[in-house]
Amino acid sequence: MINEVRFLKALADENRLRLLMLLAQKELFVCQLMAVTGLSQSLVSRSLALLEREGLVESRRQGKHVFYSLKKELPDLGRVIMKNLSGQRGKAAPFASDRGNLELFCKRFQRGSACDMSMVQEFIAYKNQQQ
Amino acid sequence: MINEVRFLKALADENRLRLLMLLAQKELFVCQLMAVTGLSQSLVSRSLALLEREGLVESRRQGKHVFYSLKKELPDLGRVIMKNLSGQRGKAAPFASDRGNLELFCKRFQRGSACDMSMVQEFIAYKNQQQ
DNA sequence: ATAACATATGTTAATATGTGCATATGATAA
DNA sequence: TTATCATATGCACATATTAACATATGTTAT
Repeated sequence: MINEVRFLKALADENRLRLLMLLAQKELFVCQLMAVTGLSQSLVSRSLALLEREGLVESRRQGKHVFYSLKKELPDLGRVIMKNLSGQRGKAAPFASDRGNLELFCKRFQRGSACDMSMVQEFIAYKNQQQ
Repeated sequence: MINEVRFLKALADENRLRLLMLLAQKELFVCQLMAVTGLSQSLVSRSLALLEREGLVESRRQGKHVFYSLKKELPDLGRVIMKNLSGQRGKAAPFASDRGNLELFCKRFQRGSACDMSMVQEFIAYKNQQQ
């Protein structure tokens, strides 16, 4: 399969796009992505691994945690697509609410770099209870 | 599924990309696309139908034939992707040889708008024989 | 060393996608 | 009307993708 197709396939999934759009905001832990999106641990981990293989994100360990971020040197194709999605499109569902939840999460747990599973659980429960 | 994902999925396929890149050159009949790409009739037809549903191509009948072309008012996302692919990328496999075959086909059968299945068969046989 | 925690991955099941074959449809020609 | 041609589509099947559950791995704390 040609590279461009593999690359486009990586982007052609709602969950992976949500993760990418969040990472376009800032570097994030896996557990933060779980809390904000409500996706399962294995799904988030696998999705990030796939995006990393395709050169869309990069990762670095920090103790027990792993930080993921949008790759600095995105392939041209990725750059133009992300730019396009970040425009008007980024202000609508599901990206807008993800971004809102990210802000909320950061406010609620300000102790900087920490992130544990109890926080994830608590935040997801809190969100469910809201609506 | 959100629109952008459906749209990206439509593009995330080698055969559909090949058809799109050919249509970026000029308006073409289904049978011309068959001859140039070597893809089956049903595959070409189905692929074009899918691309049309996603707003990437448009069609018009002309007698027994159907002309397909890149949609004039491509969604922004489609425009930036096609532009990107048409650059350096368009000069490599499999797009380059498709374009070469398109030129060859047009030279070989200059009688303008005609295109019948015997021409398709003849051209495919001719290509196979070449290498 | 052991335990606890965050992340990754093997396995599996459900669903979606790609594609051929046969057939239907729509158009022209005889 | 009937035959013929170009294209579209129903059906079927192989393959690919998504995503959960259980388990492994790598890291820190005790």
